[in-house]
Amino acid sequence: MSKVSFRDQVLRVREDAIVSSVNRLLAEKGFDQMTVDEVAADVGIAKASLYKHFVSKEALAGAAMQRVLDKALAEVERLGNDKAAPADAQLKAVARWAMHEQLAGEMPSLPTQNSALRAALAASTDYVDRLMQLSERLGDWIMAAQAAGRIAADLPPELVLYTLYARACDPVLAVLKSTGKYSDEQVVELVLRSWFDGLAAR
Amino acid sequence: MSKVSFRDQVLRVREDAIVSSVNRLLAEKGFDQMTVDEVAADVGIAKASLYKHFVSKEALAGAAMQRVLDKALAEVERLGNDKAAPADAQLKAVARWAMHEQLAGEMPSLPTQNSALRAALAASTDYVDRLMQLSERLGDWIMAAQAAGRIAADLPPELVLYTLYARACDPVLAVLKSTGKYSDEQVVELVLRSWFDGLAAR
DNA sequence: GTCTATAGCCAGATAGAC
DNA sequence: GTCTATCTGGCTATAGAC
Repeated sequence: MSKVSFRDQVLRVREDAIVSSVNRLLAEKGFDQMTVDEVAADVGIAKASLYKHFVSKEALAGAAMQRVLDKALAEVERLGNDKAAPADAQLKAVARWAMHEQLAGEMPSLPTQNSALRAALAASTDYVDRLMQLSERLGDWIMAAQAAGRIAADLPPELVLYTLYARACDPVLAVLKSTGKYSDEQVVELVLRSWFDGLAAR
Repeated sequence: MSKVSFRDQVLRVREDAIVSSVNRLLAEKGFDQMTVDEVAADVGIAKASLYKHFVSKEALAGAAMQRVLDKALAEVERLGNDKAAPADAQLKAVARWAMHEQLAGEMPSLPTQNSALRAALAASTDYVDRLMQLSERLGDWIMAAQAAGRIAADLPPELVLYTLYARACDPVLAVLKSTGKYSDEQVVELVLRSWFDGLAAR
């Protein structure tokens, strides 16, 4: 009994290492440019062994995307514990977290137009469930912020939600950082401010 | 003499048709998912014939990207003729134009992380020159809008420029449109407003 | 479950006739 | 310059020994 459990744990640790590699490579090069050979080399095992854990390249990416959503849900949960914080502060906080994840090379870009990966993700109930759960939690905050007069009430909540997701993968972060003029914190705060307050002078 | 000129013109028309196909396919599927076979089939010529006009897939994409910049420069030129318009209105107008181009399937997404294409583009002086020229024109408008108190003066002009480029390829447009709740005009105006005025209630 | 070796496929690019 | 046919390399996925 304990032997089996131990083996399972070893297995889980290995699969976690695989997913971490996939996550980083996905963030760095995207799904198409990432090769399974690279993943295997990065993890330090043979390619055939990878296919014992995940049935396809899409499944590899799917596991990584799923873990990203888990992390996001955990972060939302953590932030939600502060009942006193206003909803718009919560939204800013989660956006800040996501942007720092991206700058740290931990945020795979959205599979906006890849058919194979999109289809695989849409077919994964685990993935879709998590995405819906996250969207619901964020949607609650958005509507609360509108009710409190902190976000313009005539903006569709979905617009706010989609722009939040988009900020998590915003290429502007990397471009701004590549100028070398700003620290990671400054980059995040600049984009966060332009997202929330806009460009117009107040 | 006139014969040669006529032949040149036929050649130009054909190459223009090729670039149009590439542009649309690039917007639809992105560089990696687009295949040269598809382009050939779409244009209606053999693949080998394509390679008589363009030396590589990267060159194909480069020609399309270059034409996009030419169109943008023409649009900026056109808008610039209205000397009376305030600079922030010009910026909104060019953003509006770019977003409509995207919704019409005419705007290839930026090669954010593709190495082969990025390298080819960076090596093309024609492309880089156009991009710099466009950025200069837009940069002038941005600084003018800041001087006029229409854009927050403490935002780095480069941030405004990069977010403008990012809006031209913003995936939020397609997602909002896919809900079926908004017309193209409404989608554009919503994103434009959130870009310029932000989410926060005023 | 891990490995080496390889099958099978697909896409970019080219050869060579016309 | 256009075509058909082909080469070439790289990638996903698997076979089969241990």
